[in-house]
Amino acid sequence: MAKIKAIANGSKKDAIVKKAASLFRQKGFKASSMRELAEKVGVEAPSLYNHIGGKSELLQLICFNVANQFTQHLEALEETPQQVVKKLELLIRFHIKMMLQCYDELYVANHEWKHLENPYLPNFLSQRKWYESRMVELVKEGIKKKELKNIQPYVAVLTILSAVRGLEFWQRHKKEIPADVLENNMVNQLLNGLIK
Amino acid sequence: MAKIKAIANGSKKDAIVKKAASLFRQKGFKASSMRELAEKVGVEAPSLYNHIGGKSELLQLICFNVANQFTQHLEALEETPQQVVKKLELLIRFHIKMMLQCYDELYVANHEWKHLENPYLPNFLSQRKWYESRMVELVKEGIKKKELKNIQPYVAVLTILSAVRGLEFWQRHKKEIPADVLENNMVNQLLNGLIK
DNA sequence: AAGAAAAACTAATAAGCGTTAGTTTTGTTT
DNA sequence: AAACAAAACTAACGCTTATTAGTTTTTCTT
Repeated sequence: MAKIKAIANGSKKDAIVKKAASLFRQKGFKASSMRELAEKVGVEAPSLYNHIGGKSELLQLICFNVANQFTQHLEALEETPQQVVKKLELLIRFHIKMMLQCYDELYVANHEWKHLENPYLPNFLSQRKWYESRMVELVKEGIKKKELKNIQPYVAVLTILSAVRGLEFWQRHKKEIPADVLENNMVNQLLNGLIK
Repeated sequence: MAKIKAIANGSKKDAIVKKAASLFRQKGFKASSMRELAEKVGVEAPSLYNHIGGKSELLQLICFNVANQFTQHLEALEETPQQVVKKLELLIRFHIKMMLQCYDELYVANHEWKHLENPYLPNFLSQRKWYESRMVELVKEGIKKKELKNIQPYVAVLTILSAVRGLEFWQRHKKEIPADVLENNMVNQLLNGLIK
């Protein structure tokens, strides 16, 4: 019947993964069926297996692609010779940018990683843990250098990560609140606070 | 075989709902089977249907019990004659308290509401929307009264709600960071900011 | 144009799902 | 003790699932 269209700058496999991310976000991984995915792709379900290994591989590709992008960004950021506060600002802005560019993938990585199989699940979790712990070190450095208040570093990291993660909700209000306004408000609130 | 033990101050049905919340949190709603739930309860799967209507009813009970508690708390809070900043502080502390008292239920309500059926899904969403909009009004009031900076109210609400929602992650670190330390740090960061 | 490889199809399988029917056991009331 | 209700059980149904096997069509290469 129909044929799978390769995505711009990508293989047919990439096109399937992209559709999978969209489907998994809408319905959740377990509630998404390969038949449903096939329909979105415009093909019968078994035809997908000419391009991909299986359902679980799709989830792996989505989750680790996201995780690797964040890991890379943080590694690069650590190398730069900037103030801690500036680094935190850039980090927040990167999260917002990612949320704009690959909302589906980010959402799936954040919500559906539970359904990764071994050894991917523990690998994913340890990558997240690494990211967290690097941020904690960053905040500790900021406290040491008197850039930041003397707060619990882990609580600060938790708050920042949770807040940027919650940007999912903002997708609905994209039109009312432009990205740059959001960025500036969020950076200000998290770093400068809310009280006058 | 075994019998279902009623929970303290609750029916057998309540006991099943509690176990369901724990299971749904660990595995997700769709990935949880009634046979698995039955095993946790200590009974064969069909026996559950002597006490509950079905799988979807369990999700409804969990989600709306949580939603109603938050709704009630906010309604009561609005009546009190306090400063806006104080109200926001109490709101954050309430979220932390809830996270301690009913982690499973809160997690399920936050992550699995997608799988609610009609008309429960739209009802749940509108209840959440109401909560959000009341908070926005609260922040607007705070800005008007010069208690808060002149930020986008919705962004502030988004940030607060996301941050408290992210308390899920903190469950793992409960022992290292006591609840009251977390509360104070979080309130301070969200309201006063991070920068010295 | 011929042959090969890629990618679509149809049909089918085995497993797991929520749930129902019907029966037996348990516990309570008279 | 007899009768009744509550709650457990076994067996099974109908449906959906991811995936495989085998076949046909399409596309690319020579």
